[in-house]
Amino acid sequence: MPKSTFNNLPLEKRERILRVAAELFAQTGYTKTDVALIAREAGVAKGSMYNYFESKDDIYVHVCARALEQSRTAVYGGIDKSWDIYRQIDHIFRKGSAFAMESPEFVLLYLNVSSVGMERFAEALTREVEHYTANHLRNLIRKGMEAGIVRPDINASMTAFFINSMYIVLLLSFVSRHFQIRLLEYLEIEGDMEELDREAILDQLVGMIESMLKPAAPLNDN
Amino acid sequence: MPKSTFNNLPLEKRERILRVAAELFAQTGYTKTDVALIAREAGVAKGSMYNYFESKDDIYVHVCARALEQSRTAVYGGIDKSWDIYRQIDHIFRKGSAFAMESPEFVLLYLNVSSVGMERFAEALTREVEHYTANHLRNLIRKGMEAGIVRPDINASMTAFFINSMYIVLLLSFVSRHFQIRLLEYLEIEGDMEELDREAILDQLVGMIESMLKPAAPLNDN
Amino acid sequence: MPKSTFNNLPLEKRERILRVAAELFAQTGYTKTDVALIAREAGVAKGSMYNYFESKDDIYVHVCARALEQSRTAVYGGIDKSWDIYRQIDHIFRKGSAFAMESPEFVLLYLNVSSVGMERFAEALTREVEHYTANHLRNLIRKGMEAGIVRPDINASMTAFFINSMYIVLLLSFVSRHFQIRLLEYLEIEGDMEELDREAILDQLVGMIESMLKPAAPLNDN
Amino acid sequence: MPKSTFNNLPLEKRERILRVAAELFAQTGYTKTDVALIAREAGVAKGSMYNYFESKDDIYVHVCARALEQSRTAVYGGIDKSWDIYRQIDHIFRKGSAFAMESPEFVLLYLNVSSVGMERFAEALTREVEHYTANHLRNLIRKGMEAGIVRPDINASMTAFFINSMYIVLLLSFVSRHFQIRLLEYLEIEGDMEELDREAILDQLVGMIESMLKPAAPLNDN
DNA sequence: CATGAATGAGAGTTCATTCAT
DNA sequence: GATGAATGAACTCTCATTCAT
Repeated sequence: MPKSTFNNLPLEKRERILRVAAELFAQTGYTKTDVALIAREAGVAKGSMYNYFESKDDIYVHVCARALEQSRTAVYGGIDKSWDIYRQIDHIFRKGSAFAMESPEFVLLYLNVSSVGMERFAEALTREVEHYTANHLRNLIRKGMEAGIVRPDINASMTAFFINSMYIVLLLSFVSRHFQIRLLEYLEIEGDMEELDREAILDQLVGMIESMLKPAAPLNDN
Repeated sequence: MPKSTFNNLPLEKRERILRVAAELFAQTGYTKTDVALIAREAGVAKGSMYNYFESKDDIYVHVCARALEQSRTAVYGGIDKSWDIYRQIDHIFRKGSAFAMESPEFVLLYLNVSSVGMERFAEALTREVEHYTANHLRNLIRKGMEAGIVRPDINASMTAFFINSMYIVLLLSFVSRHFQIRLLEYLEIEGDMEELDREAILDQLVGMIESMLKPAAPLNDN
Repeated sequence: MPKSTFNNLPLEKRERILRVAAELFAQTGYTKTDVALIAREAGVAKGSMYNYFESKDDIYVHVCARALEQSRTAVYGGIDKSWDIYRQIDHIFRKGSAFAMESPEFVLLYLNVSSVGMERFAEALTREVEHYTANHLRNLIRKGMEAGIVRPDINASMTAFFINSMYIVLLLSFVSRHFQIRLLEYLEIEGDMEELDREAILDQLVGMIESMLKPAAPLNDN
Repeated sequence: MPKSTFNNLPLEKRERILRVAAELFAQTGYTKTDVALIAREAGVAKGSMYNYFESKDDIYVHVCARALEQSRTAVYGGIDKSWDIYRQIDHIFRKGSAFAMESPEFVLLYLNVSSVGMERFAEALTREVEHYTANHLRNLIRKGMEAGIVRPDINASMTAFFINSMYIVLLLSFVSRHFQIRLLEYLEIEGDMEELDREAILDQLVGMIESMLKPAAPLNDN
């Protein structure tokens, strides 16, 4: 959606603009982010932003589309298709968490896209992002069922929804102040995030999901 | 946090102002909501809003605190403490869903409070809301363990976090456009929300949570 | 079309704003006139202008509607209905010229309304202004015909159009630079407007119109 | 006034640029016309426009000078100098009307040049255009007087001014929305321009001018 | 205490013009 | 000479907050 002018820019400049925009949108939200500030921090003139994009909306859509795409690649890119569902889910949660810690702005952009007042972007942005992960998880579950390593009596769609919902809330809990406080409250931690044992949380969450998926141990194997 | 003048107002007027403000904040988000519009729609003078509250922030905090409080009462108020964890969870999810359908603005306010740019409200609002539900769920789980109806090998805090996370995502899926689209994508529904069978979703989600909590069937019952 | 706020303003302030706006629109045209400048010169805040009017368009429409109305009153207000057509036309041309010299901005606003790019104002402004004068002149001519002091073989509508067209061009020739230069060119005057004998021009123009209207002298009066 | 580079351009390109510029200036007015759009629609680079012309003003002056020149040629070019004043005036009004219908943008440019805010162009543009027609009409009238076919008691300059004023208003009434509405109002037409009988209007106007010019019928010819 | 007019710091967007390639 | 990206001043309109009545 950016103008062709933008795509002709040197890669470095393009990246700089998108990075600055992503950071500002992630930190201050869409409405409070000033196009002039994006321009200034990216070292270009305000007017140039409008050579590159149609409007502030256009900047936002592009920044978010790219951020969501990159988030997916960062997490799903390292998956080996031959891995079974448990190894893949473990990878997704751990890689996702690591990505959230390194690049919190990408997760915050997801949060921002889903906020009140951002509905006009939902059609353009949400469907594509969610489509991929929904399919991926659903298929993993179905294949697991066929392979006999996932309980056959669960609903694949709902279970995929369940797993991804936990994934989202987990990542938000690492980067959004509200979800951080909420997590601390649930874990009865008096201090702040630095006292959090992310690995332990991951172990437990992934464990819970596994125990939800795994068939009951055969009763008659003794 | 509102000024004393606000509390001296007739109840009806107070309610009207808060209701209008809640609706507008929920529909348009904090930044795009105009104090003048709240005043106009509530039938009071713009200046009066500043007799009642310190600032727009102050209005927002009060509106949200009350909305979150009311949401909790609506859902948790009807619980009989003698019910076991399964009945209580069933009640919470079903009552919560019904409440979200009736008063979507309250759920949207929760979404709004947790958004990017609202961090300054998190300390004041988040902790209190989450504290109650975190405690409630954690205790339910612990009591269930003691009563032998909940698996003893799970972590009560994390499981409470898990359950409430699903609860939040479920409610958001009914009221926020982004989460609606996401749900439709996960359930492979081509149309829109009207084709959704909320009851079926609830049955399955609650079922999945139950199966996560319930101890494995005794091995020696044959 | 201004907001009620504007009408509640003290008369003096209202007049000041409209006068300043009229002057600026008349001097610089719609597009180049800056709302902030109108505000500053009228001694009010920029934001206040938007308390008084919906938009710059709204300011313009109101300013012009009022200016056109006042122009009409200034010229047609002094007419005694018992006067015959010749006396009325003489009065209109002379009074109009005097008004144009005193308040050139009003005539310039008429020119501005009729300019390229102002079409969206034409429906709202043009019809009403022209309706009055068209009717007035047409009726004058018809009554003159009945009274036998106007040639019966002319078309009243076209003649009214003819007379008013001359009136407009005459007034513009006194206030618009382009029409001034044009007039000087037609009158073969080397210098500038100060060498113009407005009275002589009026005498001749009115004379020409009279001779166009008057029935031919009776052939048999010898 | 354009730079020499412009004159070195292939004729076709030169014409294309001027035509596009004329159309845009005529449609949107000077201020709202975007140099970039002229360039794009003419198929040249924005920067090239500044190789050809000094400034936007320079483009405008050249476009208008040419348009006014062409208008004159279109109308006056077909005149046979041996025709008497009545035939020439008839030709001018009819040819001018036809030209206005075919190429309304030229008439609109005249309107635009005479608008508020365009004063800085008046010296450069107005004098030359008006000089020609003023001379032409004045001479026609004087020759007509000498030939005894025009009343000797009228002022040639003022009469020329009179005739040309009617000509201008007539043409504007065919192409400018404001003057269209005005004409409809004068002719008491409820609908829009398509219901206008241009030929009838021309017949009447030309007739009125003729009757203004023609000497009274000799009293003693019986 | 209620009112609503006044304020002015922005914020998004446009566009004439320059200039490096 | 041709190109089109870069620039930043200018302009319209918004809105939280103040304050006189």
